[in-house]
Amino acid sequence: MNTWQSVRAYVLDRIRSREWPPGELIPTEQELAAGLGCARATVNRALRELADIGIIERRRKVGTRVATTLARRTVLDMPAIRTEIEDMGAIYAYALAGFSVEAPTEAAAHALQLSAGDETVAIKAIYCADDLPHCFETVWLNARVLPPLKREDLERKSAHEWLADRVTLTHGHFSIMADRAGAEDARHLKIEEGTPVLAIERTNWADTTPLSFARQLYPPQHRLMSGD
Amino acid sequence: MNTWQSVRAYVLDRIRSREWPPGELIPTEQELAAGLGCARATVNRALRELADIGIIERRRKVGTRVATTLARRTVLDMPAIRTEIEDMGAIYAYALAGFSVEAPTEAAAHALQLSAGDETVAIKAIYCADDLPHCFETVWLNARVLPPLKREDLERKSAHEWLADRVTLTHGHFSIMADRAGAEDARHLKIEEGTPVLAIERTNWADTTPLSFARQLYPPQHRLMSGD
DNA sequence: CAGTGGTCTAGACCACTCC
DNA sequence: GAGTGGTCTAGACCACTGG
Repeated sequence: MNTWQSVRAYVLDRIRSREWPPGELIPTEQELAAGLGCARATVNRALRELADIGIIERRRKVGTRVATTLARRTVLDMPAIRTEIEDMGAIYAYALAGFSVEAPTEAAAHALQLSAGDETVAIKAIYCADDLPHCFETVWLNARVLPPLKREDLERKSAHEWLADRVTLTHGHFSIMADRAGAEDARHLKIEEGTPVLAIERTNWADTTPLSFARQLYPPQHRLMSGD
Repeated sequence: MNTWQSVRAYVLDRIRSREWPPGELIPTEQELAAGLGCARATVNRALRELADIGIIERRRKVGTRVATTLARRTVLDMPAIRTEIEDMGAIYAYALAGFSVEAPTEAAAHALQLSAGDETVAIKAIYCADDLPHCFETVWLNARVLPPLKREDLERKSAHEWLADRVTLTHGHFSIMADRAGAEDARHLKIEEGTPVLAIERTNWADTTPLSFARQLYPPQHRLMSGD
């Protein structure tokens, strides 16, 4: 069989065995297709997949080279928190912990492209998995461009779910860092103040407008995993 | 023009405008191809890209549905540290901080599939960007399956570079977490003990054998970024 | 200018899965 | 069984880029 997967396996094999060492040009698509007895499109599909994850580098006119660096691109799954908890087989629980109209923090203002005088809705919430704190989140919504919402709207479902019911987000941006739990963070996560926490900040966009900025804090044992 | 990118843009547009709301079936590939006047393969390519990042969900016989969750898959770039520093426009510096043959830690033994009695080579190194500590790393090498190495081999280049010169790694696995800097970590990163640090653990494999396990610690201001 | 990858086409067959 | 996506083919033209 000459599936694109088998072509990919063939190429990976040559690379692993160092028959095609790092930095070296590998045969052209035409040569591979002829050698393997399949269509060039099939070879192209296989090589494109490998180029996507950084195993090889392709340039027109030059050819395809085995990547020299250890750099790799991996796919990182960023599930909705509800999904994340339910996929663990745990019971999902959500509780609203704060709701106020206020000036954004500096980071939130920057992410939402607002000036200091603008107003945002700041929403705090705690997510639990089997009654254990899983994530403490603060969401700032861009009040200018979103329909009005009341505290009651968020008693049962999260700000993200409320948002997803009303608009379709087109893209986002993440930033992952380590931080020290503040007093409020520690109280909600039931950990000691000053404990290291994993912080994920996400900005959600619809077209050219940033709609929400979320800062999610995870307790120390939390791990973000990915493989390739 | 009917490029696959234009088909993707067309579909994204319908989703953003909620003409095709979340959870809804969108037209079949055949219908889209006929409607847009292009080949089904072109539509397939466009829809596959969208499915890859979680915008739509596809199932045979059923059709293609607009994803309902906020879940997204994003591509995370995990560059080699040298590349990461040089891409910032900073001067890369590497210094070996420790070299010993010893029993692996529990995490390292697990990642390398070794038992407690096995030996590993443990290598500690500090990477600097413009003379500022950028990353403190400990690498455990699976001594059983790797060519012997001496301390001198690592005076000028990192364990990863040494490894890449000898074998071709096929895949890896990451785990990202927040941790508290220990005394040794703090000394090398020039921060206070107990400061939160971002920890990235990576296992590197060649085929079915884990070859190395690395634990990289980054100072608090470090951010891992990704967008979609 | 020529060589390489990037893409499109029209048609075909297969794989999965709901009915 | 029938409808949908998944893939392969053979051929074609285009886009980029090195010489």
